[in-house]
Amino acid sequence: MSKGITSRSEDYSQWYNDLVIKADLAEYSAVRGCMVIKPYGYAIWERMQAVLDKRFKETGHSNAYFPLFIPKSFFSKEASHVEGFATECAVVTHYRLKNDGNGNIIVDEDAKLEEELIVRPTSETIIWNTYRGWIESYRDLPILVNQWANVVRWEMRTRLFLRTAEFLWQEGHTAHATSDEAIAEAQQMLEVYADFAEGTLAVPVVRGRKTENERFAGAVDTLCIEALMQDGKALQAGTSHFLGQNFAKAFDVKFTSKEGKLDYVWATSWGVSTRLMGALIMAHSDDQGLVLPPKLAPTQVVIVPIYKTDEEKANLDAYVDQLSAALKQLDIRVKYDDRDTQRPGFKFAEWELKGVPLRVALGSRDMQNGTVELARRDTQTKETVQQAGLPDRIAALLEEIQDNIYNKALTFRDEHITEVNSYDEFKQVLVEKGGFISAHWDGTVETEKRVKEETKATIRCIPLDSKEEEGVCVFTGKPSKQRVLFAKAY
RNA sequence: CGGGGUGUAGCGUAGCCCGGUAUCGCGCCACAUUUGGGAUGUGGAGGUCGUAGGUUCGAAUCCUGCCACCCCGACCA
Repeated sequence: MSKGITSRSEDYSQWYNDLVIKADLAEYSAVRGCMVIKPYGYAIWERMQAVLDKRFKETGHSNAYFPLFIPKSFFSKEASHVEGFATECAVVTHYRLKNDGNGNIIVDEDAKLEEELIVRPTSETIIWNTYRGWIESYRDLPILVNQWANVVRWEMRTRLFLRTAEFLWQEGHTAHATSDEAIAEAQQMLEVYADFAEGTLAVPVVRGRKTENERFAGAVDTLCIEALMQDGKALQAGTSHFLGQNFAKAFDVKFTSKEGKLDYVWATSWGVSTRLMGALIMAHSDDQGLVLPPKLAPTQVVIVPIYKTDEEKANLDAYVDQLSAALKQLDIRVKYDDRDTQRPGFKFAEWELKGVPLRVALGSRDMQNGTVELARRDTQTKETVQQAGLPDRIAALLEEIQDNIYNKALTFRDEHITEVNSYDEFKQVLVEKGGFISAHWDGTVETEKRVKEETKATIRCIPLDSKEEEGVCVFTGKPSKQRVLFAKAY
């Protein structure tokens, strides 16, 4: 491993790539556009899964699993859905290979599938086809199911974690007896996501609603959380859709109500993906590497021993055993890095690169003085403290670090929401400052598309807390009742 | 699919114009000295120069085809 990573200010993309690879999170694989998530990166993803999964269970959901392959005909049943995904699907056409006689393995043309199978880009269709058989009465509702899975979207251009041909995610798919209940579910899950992003990932998000143009293919309403990255670009971090009766109608899923009336069921779907890894990285990291918020970090505290002789090491071991046990009592995830193949300085740099929130270093000098050295990843500061009362001190410090990381990101985000009132101002802010631009918009798809063509900025969302305000569209001058957030986005 | 570029050790590269079997750094292995911020020294291992063909006594180098990857567009919930 070579020293250091590219500076953020020099070349943001290069910095991001360097960081992902050198922090041992992921790398590109032999398959175009596909990513290998390495053990350290996967450990972080597992932490995300654990926290989210707990919340899903707490809100009444269960996990299930549906097939990877979806018959092609399922897709065409919901018109806007097929249109939204058709251009990026992997298709299975054959089920067998053969030897061509010259030692080459080729596709056996005799083994052509009668109906092609689509590798799922999302599972609404196969799930709603399944739900038809599960639902007859209002007594069968609601169905509150989530699945952890991989999906494939054949993107032209990929970036580690942010846009890969295959990615990991969770997708919730719920069925309800009433429209109101489904809408409440979509809102509830958006709040679960927002709370997770802010409380666990320490990434502040804007809760909002997508415009018609940016809406999920097949949805009536798409809610989203939008985060801001350190280069001033926005990142959609999660979506929650109210699907109305669109999929129920497409897959003929009806139920008999309490009143004995036959009606189509109401649906939602919601998902977050390994893209959150990208959000996490780009929201907090610096030129020394990853910065992980303590609530998420697989390892919250790393202990590095400094010693010359075996006796010294044994002495340190005895103390670290005690300290580790005390920290584990407080549910702190601690790692003792006593590898004898690397020197302390190397370990310091390595754990900083990997974003461990807090480092404890101790050697014989400390043992004599009854102290340890504490080094914070977020502020890059060090202090020597007494061993007495250390576990509680560390617990408090981890909370302080969590808050500090969040507040830093929040300050940055808030400083990068700029209100503009003219198109010239809009373009100037976009180029010179970046971030979210809060501006009036006339509400038409056409205006939105023209702004995108001219500036590459899109409407990220109509914030849910946006207040009514009379104004005029910065592009057309037509009347507008509220501001929306524009930004360049990943 | 358009426009540009690059393929040489695990990674990053020099050599290519002007043909003679490959340079340097990081990493890796061994030993020694080291260990409170990415150690140092000495020795060592590792290469069908993307691939197929052509020219030549001789090709990483010149010519042709192919392949792969990267960047800029188009595309992207």
